[in-house]
Parts: sequence; C-alpha cells; structure tokens
Amino acid sequence: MSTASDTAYDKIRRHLLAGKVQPGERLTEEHLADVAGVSRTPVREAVQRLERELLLMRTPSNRIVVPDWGEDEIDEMFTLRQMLEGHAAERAATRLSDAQIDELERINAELHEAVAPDNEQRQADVARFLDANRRFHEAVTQAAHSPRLVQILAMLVEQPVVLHTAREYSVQDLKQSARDHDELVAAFRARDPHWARAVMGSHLRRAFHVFADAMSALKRDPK
Amino acid sequence: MSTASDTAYDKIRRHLLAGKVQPGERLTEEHLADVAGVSRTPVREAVQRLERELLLMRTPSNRIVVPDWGEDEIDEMFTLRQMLEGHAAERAATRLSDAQIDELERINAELHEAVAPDNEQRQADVARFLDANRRFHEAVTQAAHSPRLVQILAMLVEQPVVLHTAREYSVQDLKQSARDHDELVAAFRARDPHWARAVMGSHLRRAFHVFADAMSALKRDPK
DNA sequence: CGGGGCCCTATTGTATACAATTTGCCCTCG
DNA sequence: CGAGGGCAAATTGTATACAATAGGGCCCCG
Repeated sequence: MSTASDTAYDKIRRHLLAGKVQPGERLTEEHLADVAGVSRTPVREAVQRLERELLLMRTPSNRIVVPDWGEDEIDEMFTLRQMLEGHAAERAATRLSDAQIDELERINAELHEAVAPDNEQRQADVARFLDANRRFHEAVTQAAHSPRLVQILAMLVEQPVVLHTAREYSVQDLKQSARDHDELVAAFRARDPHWARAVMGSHLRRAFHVFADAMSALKRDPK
Repeated sequence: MSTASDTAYDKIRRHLLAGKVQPGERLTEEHLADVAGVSRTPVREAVQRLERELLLMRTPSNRIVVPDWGEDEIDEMFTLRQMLEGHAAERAATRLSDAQIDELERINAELHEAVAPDNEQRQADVARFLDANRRFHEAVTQAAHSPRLVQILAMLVEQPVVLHTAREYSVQDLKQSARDHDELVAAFRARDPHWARAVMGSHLRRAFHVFADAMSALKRDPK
C-alpha cells in the first residue's frame, strides 16, 4: 500500500463496505479525495478500480453512484463464481505442487480454528474466518496459472462488508464451509480435476444461500 | 468518442492491434501520449483500460509492456469465453424479445452476405464478417441482462487484429460460423436455454481452432 | 399557476509542473 | 576482469490549476 492510489483505493473501499453510504447515493471525486486524504488524481484511479469491481458505478452523465445489489445480482455473481472458480479448481488440480497443497491445508486449519466450539469471541472469529477463506480461494485461483482468471475473479469476490461483522452466520454454516475446503484439498491430493470442480461448485452454491439468507435477515432486522 | 480518454484508448488500441509494436516491447506513457495526441493524464486512463483487457501489462516496476500470447493463453481465453458466453446464451434464451431475435437474424444475414460465393473482394468481406460477428455476440451478451457478464466478456473478446485483414481464414470456416449463428437463432426462437448454451459452446470451440490455425499459419509464413 | 429556456454553480475532464522511483551506466575496488 | 555501489537520466506518480460539461434553479411568458 505504498502509493497514494492504493491508499485511496483501500480507504474508499473500506468506506463503502463499512456501509457509510447508502445505495443510490451520489459521491463526488472531491469528497472521496477528502475521505482518502489525497488529491483527485489518485482518487480517479481508485474509482476506476472500484468501478470495475462494480462497487461503484457511473450515471449516464458520469457521476459516481453506489449501486444497489438485488437478490438477482447476488445470485448471478455466485453463479459466475461457481463457473469460474470451478474451472480454476479443475486447472489447479493438475498444477498444484505438494507444498502448495500443504499450504492450503494450513490455511484451512485456521478456518477450522476460527469456528472451533471452545472459542468465545464470535465477532473476531468471523473476521478471521472470512480472511482465511479469502486467502484459500485466492491460492486456488493463483494455482490455476491463468492471468485472465485471476483478473476476472478479482472483480467478483467483493462483498458488502456489512456482513463481515455479522452475527448473522450460523456456526454450523461456517463449519460446513471448512469441511468443503477439506474435501477440496482431498480432491487436490488425488489430483482429480473433476472432483475438484464439483466440490468447488457445490461449495459456492451453498455459500450463496448462506450469504443470501444472512442478507435478507439483515434487511428484515437492520439493527 | 468525445473525450480525450476515449480517443487515447481508441488510437492506442489500434496502434497495438495493427501490430506496430512487438510483444515484449516496452512503451512509455509519453510515447503513447504522442501516438494519441493528448497529454499523459487521459493516456493513463486508457492504459488502465487496455491493461484490464490484457492488451497491455505492467512489469514488476510498473513499466508498460506488450504481452505475448502463447497458444495456451489463446486456448484459455476461448475456454473462458465458451463458459461465459454459453452462460450468456442460456440466459438470453429466456429473456430475448421476438424483436431482438429478429435483430439477431438481421445481423446474421450480413454475415452470410459477407461470405457469399458471388462476392469478389475477400479482403473487405473478412472485415465486414468480423464486425458483424462482434455485433452478434455483443447483442447476445447484452440480452443476458447481467452487467457483470458484459464487463467480463469485454476483456475477453479482444483479438490481435493482425488477423483482421487476413486471407488466412478459409471461406468454409466463415460459412460454418454463420451457420452456427443460424442454429443459435433457432435455439432462441425455441426459447431453449440448454440448446442455446450447447450451440454457443461448440461454436466458440470451433472458432478457437480456426483462430489458432490461422495464427500458426501466420507465424510459419509472416508475409 | 405551469412549462420552457437560460444562466450559474457543481462536478468531471485535461494539461502541466513537480516529486518519487527506477534503471542502466560508469567508476572504483577487489 | 568481474562485482558492487552510487549517480544521472528516464519514467512513473501526484498535485494543482484551468477547461468543458452537466444539472438545477430561477425567471419570464403563456
């Protein structure tokens, strides 16, 4: 995070994901420059990045707005992830080294730890869970050795972090996710592309429902 | 193309696709600013767009380079297109209006015309064919009503235009493409998502081989 | 009282000057 | 003669001033 562009990207992204702005709200570059503490030039670059991740959009007259995601858009997002990460897993299965698979296992151990029953602070756990989860999926994507795939998936993995602090997830759901990852590792060890793709597919489809349910719960009762 | 950014994007893109620069060659922002006839600011925006389409890349120290695509990358690109455009076709099948299907048919009539046997100027035909082909695929993508899909596919459809003036394509291959489109229209008329996906899949896979063959022919004998 | 057009302001787009970083060269020293 | 370090030039990153453009409000006229 050395350059001002990156700072801007990071700060604005946090600002958005923290839910400081309502969907549909209009933002000015200058305002965002204040938020990020840099001039408009790097802000414009950051906004472009956020646009391509669809965290921001432009009105017909090039004003910056926060898009609101409907259930359909979220469904579509997970469907695309299912296809693309399934493909990534398939490729990764024949390209991962033993050491890399070990690394995946290590990351997933963190996931299990984060949802272990003897752990008290649910809040911190979810954050850690989500972080490890992201790293796991990134590692798989990287292992597919496809620059395009990396670039495309980067624009799909963003999630409103409203849900990152969430008590909305059931421990059971999180545990199931960790078990999915276990099976994925097993598929990798077996170097079985089709198994890997299938596991990744069902994993993400379940994740969609967990996410969608949490989201609608939040909308019903927005504490 | 009203803004300087767009001008820059367009001119630099043409510059690249016309094959004026060798893969691996390094470019400076200033040089590109000369090419486009604008200052560095809009050039930087254009370069970002071209990066995201992978027509340009950055070295570890943020210098601009022209990537070289191997056979594997092209294969991967068409594989991704097959997945994503297949999905787009599937969605489009249940969303296209009759009028839109008529429009697709009209575009495809142009394709047929461009490769009609009584037409003499092969050169002009290929350009027209490729243009109509692009419009056809864009229309299908649009009809899927998924902003993400539109954005993702935009970064996959670029092709080195070395092959846009090409005598490398056989008339037979082009005719087959047009027939594929005919069948796709039929699938749309039947409102059959699975049929549409399957046709789009085989269409793109064949297109890959046609493209790859033309490319390797060009490499063997680079007139 | 409602609609349409014009002006003023808010916002985005572009150029340019300057700062920070990287590169490649050259010089020195082992 | 090769390796390493530091310096100068080339290149990218950032800020700021100015230009172009879109939007909203106000006034005038019907």
